[in-house]
Amino acid sequence: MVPNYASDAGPDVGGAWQAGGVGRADGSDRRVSAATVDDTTATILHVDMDAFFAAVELLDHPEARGKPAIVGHPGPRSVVTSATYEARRFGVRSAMPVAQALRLCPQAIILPPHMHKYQEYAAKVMRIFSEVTPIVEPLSIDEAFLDVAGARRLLGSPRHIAELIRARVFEETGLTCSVGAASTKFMAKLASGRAKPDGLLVIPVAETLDYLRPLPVGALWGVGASTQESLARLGLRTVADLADTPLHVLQKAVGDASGRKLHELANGRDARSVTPESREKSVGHEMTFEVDVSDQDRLRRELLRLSNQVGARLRTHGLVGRTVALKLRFSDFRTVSRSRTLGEATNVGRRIFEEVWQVYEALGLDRTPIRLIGVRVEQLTESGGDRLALWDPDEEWRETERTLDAVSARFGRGAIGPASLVKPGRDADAAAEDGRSPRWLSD
DNA sequence: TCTGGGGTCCTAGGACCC
DNA sequence: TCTGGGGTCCTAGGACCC
Repeated sequence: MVPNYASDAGPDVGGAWQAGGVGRADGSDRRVSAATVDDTTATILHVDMDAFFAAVELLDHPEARGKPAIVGHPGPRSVVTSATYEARRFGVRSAMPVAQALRLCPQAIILPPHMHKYQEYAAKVMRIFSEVTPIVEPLSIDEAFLDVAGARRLLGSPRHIAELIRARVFEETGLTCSVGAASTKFMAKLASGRAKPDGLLVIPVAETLDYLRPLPVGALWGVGASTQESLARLGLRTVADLADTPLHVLQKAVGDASGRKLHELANGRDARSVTPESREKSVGHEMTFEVDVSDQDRLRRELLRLSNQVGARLRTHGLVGRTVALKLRFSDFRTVSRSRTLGEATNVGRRIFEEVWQVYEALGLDRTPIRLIGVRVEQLTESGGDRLALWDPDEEWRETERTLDAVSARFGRGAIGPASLVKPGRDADAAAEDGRSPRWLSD
């Protein structure tokens, strides 16, 4: 049996924001867990914003509220970044090509993304979390794990803390979130997913297996289409199937590490703790061309731009990296990567560019059309040097200009020039969002 | 239907060292 | 002499997540 603790109205909090009518479209049915559930062991919360990017956009586009809306870059190759629940009802999903989404839902409103706005809202909600407990582990821009075991004496039960968070997030941002509470990270995340949208679900430790076992294997963290297929070949379709399969059989099918993890999760075990600090392990940028590119100058310019972006980000984070990686995707979607480990770590765009360009040339691709190029720097350590207080996009572009001069000197004058910095077909707003100085756009 | 951009983690093979 | 094993680093590719 699968218990369902999601029930009707929350009795103790939220009257004010509920009356605001901004939650569900009709202002009703805010789902919260029943007060009778034993939540004393459910001290890990997973908080996940509902349709985050789309929800932020709707704050500025009230006319789109209650209608299917999609956030995605304009352009022929764009995919759905986020979709409102109204759009999801038509089958629209994240990562789906926008063209396909529009076939499913022709009346959908397309909204271009504004990353800086999402970052601002994300910072607001993360601040709320950190005022509840210092043990906050962000998982992505719009979700985090919270360990609230130590906050119980001050703030009450996990369920109560979760309601507190939901109320504050809504009051202070106008956005709704869903919260899962459980005794492990994985179960908390599972719970928040089941509570969506705008809900709260507590899964007490005693109910863990009842909850898990009937679910399809795809519900487990780390089981995607490919793993699902491998498991299906063994006749393993539910979490219960996995839980009852000997470890070594699973490991043979999906590898040592994945097998072990799956077996643990399927049996309701997840020893990972909520760990606040974690340093980024790599920094990269990549871009897909609107039309495949075979022009060497164009590719060189884009690699230089990406290298400088990566270098600038490393510097603002006070990091240097020792491995530089180039990524290419061809017209047939085949993807290759080449990396090179340097003798010394760097965060200089020029240096990164020199490596990736050498690596690119070594591939001897001649004029093979390229769909995507990317630059990534790995093996990061702290630079120890002065850390830039602020990232200055103008400075980044001055550096690009300086480097272009140097490159022109080496590869021949006129091959590249400032005017060619501008990617055709982009408008001023989109370019400005990339941190690009608008003065380039008149060329 | 024709596939983004930001990442993390795992595997496997080869080099190299002891 | 013609054959071991462990550890670490590097590289390429792939699965997965949001």
